[in-house]
Amino acid sequence: MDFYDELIELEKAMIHGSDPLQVMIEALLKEAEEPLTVPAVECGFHEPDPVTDIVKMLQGEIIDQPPVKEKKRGHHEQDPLPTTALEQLVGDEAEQVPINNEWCDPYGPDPLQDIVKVLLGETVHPLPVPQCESQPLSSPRPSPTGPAESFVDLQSQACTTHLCSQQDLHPQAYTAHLCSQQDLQPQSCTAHLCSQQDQEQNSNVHPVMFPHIMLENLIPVTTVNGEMVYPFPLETFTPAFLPTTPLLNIPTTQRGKTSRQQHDKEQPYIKKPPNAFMLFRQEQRSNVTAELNVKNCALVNTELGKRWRRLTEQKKLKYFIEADRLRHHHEQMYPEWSTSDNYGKKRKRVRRKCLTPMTILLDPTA
DNA sequence: GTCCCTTTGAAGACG
DNA sequence: CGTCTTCAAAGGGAC
Repeated sequence: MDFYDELIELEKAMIHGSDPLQVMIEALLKEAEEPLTVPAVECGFHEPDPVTDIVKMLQGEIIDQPPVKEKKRGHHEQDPLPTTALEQLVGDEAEQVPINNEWCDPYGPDPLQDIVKVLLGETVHPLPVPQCESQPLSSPRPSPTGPAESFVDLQSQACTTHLCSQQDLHPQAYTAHLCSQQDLQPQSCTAHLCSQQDQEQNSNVHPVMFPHIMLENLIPVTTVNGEMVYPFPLETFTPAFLPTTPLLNIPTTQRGKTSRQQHDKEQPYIKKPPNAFMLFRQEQRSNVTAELNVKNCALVNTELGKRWRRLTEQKKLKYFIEADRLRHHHEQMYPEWSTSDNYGKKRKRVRRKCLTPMTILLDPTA
């Protein structure tokens, strides 16, 4: 099931009153039966989760910047790191945008919204406490006061596989909630619970939210209460947003036999991660194609560009966040890669100006 | 078979 | 530092 199929299924579910979360879970389980395109051990999950950093920024915390990556040919390194567009955007939104149901997602509930609500102390889906059949944590921590109080007691339910569905809560939000109580990174926290669950329930069933994870293939990052804590791949957070084509690929223009390819044969072609607009385009292209009833990509992209510019900064935010996450993921997977590595691997071409009567009038030689 | 078109954003190159 | 160039996607059309 590809990205667009998932969207269609989710929309159908919402139209027919089904639980979208359950649909997502079923899709993930189905996806788990298919072979992985990216091995879990290569997913760069030892780094802090960028979503967590974004939430911290929303709260006004100072984020520890990762070490500056030494670029191969770059000469613009500065210390400290310059503020990125995303950071500026998030910073602005944090001051101006109230947290409400429509926040930053024009197409439906956003998991990040739940995370922000949790950390800002708002109540998220205050559903009845699920009845947990399993054992409490071996060394339970006292429940902190503040934001997490709107949630059910962690100790009574931390080891079940169905917490998220029972609470009608997105996995991200639930993970953030647990992490706020356990002082862990989301990846570590959730995988920790997975390992606990395996031990306590003596079950081989991994949580429905992480069908890709095989703990025996992971490297523990730390220990909590004497137990190994495992990371898990970033990609399991929002699989629907992953590129539809693998990052490691041969582009269309590289598929013929050329001398350049012979030279590049030893160096696998690593594609650039998509930017925010590319994610938006990927999501909306089929809609626009259907609406305009054209398949001409140039026309479709022109329309997508117009729609992108009409989007509010709030609605663009989720695309910037996802692009930032994918870029971060890409950096972990290919730390030595630079955008300039791909320079010249597509045919160099002269960018032509759009010939309109005005441009011709201004520059007849164009 | 290969390249162009068309869009935005990120990042490197360059003066 | 500001500007320019390249590349991410994608599929019809031109050559």
